[in-house]
Amino acid sequence: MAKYDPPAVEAKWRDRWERDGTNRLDLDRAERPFYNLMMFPYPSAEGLHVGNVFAFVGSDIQGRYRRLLGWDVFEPLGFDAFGMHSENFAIKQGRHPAEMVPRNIEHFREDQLKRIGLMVDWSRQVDTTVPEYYRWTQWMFVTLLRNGLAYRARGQVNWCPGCKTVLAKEQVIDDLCERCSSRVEKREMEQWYFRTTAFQDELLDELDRLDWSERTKTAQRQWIGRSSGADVAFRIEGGPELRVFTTRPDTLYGATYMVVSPEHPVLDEITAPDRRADLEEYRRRAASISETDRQDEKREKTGVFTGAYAVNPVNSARIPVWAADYVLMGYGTGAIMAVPAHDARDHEFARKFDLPIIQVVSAPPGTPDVQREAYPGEGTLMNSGPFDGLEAKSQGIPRIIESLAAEGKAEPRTLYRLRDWCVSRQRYWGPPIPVIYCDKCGAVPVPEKDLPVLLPAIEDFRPDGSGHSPLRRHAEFYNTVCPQCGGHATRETDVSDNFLCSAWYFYRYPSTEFADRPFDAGRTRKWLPVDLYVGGNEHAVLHLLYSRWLCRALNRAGFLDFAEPYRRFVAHGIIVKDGAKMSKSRGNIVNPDDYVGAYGADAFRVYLMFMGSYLEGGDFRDGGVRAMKGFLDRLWAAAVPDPGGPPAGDGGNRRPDAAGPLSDAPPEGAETLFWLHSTIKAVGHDIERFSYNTALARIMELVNHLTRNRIRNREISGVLARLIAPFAPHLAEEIWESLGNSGSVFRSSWPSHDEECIRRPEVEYVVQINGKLRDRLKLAIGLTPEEIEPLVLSSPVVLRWIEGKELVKKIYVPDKLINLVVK
RNA sequence: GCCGAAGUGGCGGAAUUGGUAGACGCACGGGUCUCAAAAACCCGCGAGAUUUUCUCGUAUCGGUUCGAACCCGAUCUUCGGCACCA
Repeated sequence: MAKYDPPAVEAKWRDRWERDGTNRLDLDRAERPFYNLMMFPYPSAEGLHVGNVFAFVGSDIQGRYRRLLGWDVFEPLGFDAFGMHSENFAIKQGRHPAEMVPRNIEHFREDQLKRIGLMVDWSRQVDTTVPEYYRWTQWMFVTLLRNGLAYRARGQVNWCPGCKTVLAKEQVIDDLCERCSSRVEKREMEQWYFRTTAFQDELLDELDRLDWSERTKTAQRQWIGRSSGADVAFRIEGGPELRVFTTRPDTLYGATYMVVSPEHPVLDEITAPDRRADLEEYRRRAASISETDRQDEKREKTGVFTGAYAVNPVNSARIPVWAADYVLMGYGTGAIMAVPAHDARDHEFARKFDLPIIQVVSAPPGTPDVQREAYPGEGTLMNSGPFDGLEAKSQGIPRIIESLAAEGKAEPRTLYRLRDWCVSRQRYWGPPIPVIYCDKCGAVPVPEKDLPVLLPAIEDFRPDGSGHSPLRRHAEFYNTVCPQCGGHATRETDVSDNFLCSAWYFYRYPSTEFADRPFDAGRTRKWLPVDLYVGGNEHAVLHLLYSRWLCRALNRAGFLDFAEPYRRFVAHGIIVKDGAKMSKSRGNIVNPDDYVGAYGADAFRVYLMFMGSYLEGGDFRDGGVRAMKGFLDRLWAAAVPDPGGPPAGDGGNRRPDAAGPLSDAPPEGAETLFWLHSTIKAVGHDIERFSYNTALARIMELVNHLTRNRIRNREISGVLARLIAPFAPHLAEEIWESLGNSGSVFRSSWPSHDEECIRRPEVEYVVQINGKLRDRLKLAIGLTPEEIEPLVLSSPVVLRWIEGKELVKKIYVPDKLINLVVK
């Protein structure tokens, strides 16, 4: 055996795993299935990002650990290769995505992913761009359409001028395109939508029961954005009824004016002739203000009086109707009742235009007067006629709705922020939407037997901003015949959003060999839902929401017998470099290949997991990887039978007794047994709670103990190999083999620990006087307070502190601490 | 503005339930070895002081407790989500 040589060891085991099919799994024979899923990457031309490696390794550790615990772990990986990320890059490089993507995938898999030692079963790779896959993506579309969950509609859409396509609301971040950061424009267009709102309540309510990272659930809750309240009808004098949505029907008596959005059509009807000119001027100005500026809440409130008056249904008060752009046409009814006493926005508006402010909810003493500041909090109703004295929110809301509902003037209503998913993309690099338009038959889904609708190989694939996909320019694709009547028809030329490809990919992995169905029923029953899903939180309202929705849709349509795709989701953190976000412009991108090449994949893996919290993210520092190589060197030296000579260039200065033979006797010595068994226990526990940095710290402590005491023992080496195996799989295999074991260490089992060895006969008690540490005493465990007291009181240090003072209280924490309170 | 998470040495970060603050590692300092350097190994490493020991110390201020990084209240800062959403 030679010294630890990562390139040789890692190459050896890469080949061995491949040759022996170590990572392959017979899905049908597996007895304890565990589906360990990681979010699949898009194969960028830049290569694997260190953030990908961080994410994958953390997931792989779970898979490998579970395998050592005896589970049949299925750990697949694939490539999310359709979509604008790939296409935009191809455009920039002046290349064709169809030519680029397969090469990128090859490079990702062969040169990068296989190098980092993931326990991936590559025989089940999924590539979303091959017809064998997107055939079923199109099948999803058709199935949704047949089940009334997809529809085509004209409406306001988000248009990215950079990517020259529409986007879903989820893909617009602060008015910018999430892909290219162009400012997104509003356009009126006809597009395909998926009815995500059909399951909004279930998607929201089920979150409470999901074993997911809390921050992910919070993000999804806020995105769905349910708010309950009521619609209330106000009669306009000499005009129609105007309905408003409010979450605070309890404050109806405080409604002193109404506001309608400038776009609201009712304005044409109700505006007084002498106010018309002002209104039109205001509407023109409002229309010219960009969406962003309009939603900037720091902007001063503006508005015009319409000359109309409405009647407050609770007290028949006559209140003016204003038009103002702080009310949005797209939410609720586009009109509100304004309660300046209890809503900050209404308050600001009322102050500016000198409208009355009437308090209807009592505020606690010390709250500023409502004439000065709105009070949105709890309280009892006042100035509210028969409802005075009711607790506003809990009693006032239901009672006031009830009383108005009797006259048909109010009804409970719940609003959502969630919008249906706009899935059309006027782009090339995606699965064509499988629909045919016929003058006679309308929009006809492509029959299943005709799927896939192949994405034609065209050279001019660049988007042109015409509002149509580049496919539209190709008559041989565009023109077709109607599958129903056989008459002339045209194809839908838009492709579907890449998030549809990724909304179902995890059903495909266990069923890759079935060409005639998207997923096999038996396989799916056995392997799904996914047991553990690890990924980035940036997909909280994108992929994770879409895939939950699609799961529900497939469940509703009878294709799945479960409605939630992931049993458990864990969001990993983001890694930064030297405290700053990694970016090309900063020039601080970490290229994994450099570190894997210099120190080995195992050292790189171990460093990524050690540098910080996996769940919170960490800070990448250059020196760290080298330090972890040093740790692996020490572990190697402590564990293998013949750790080999000193490193090259060493002048023979190695301590001669550092590497004696391994002892074959059982491990001995209370101290060593304690370290051994407490480490086994702690490492397992830490892996389970994703606390990889502390798990590694524990292994380091054990190695330090062994090295310091020159302990070299075969059984302990076997434990070390298995403890480090999830983190540094190649090294673990090599150690395991060196100990004379045949076969992979991952065919062995996680070491068990003996509680007896962890319980020490003596324990160091902390002696505190008035809560301050004054002394430590080594005492036998399990002593009673009565037995301890004389021992403590005989300590000279303790005596000095309590001398001449009165002992008023004694606190005992068994086997841990004594606190004497003196006066 | 609302919701969520966080703030600990020179640095990355530990601290299961309120019970020894700073595990583990980096950097740094000293030493062994060497002609020398690197590597390896050993020792030290929160601050201060009147240095066998004591005082202070987990963003700031206050509280609860025998005892607080941890619980409570207020404030500041950072990050993430939502945001004129009625």
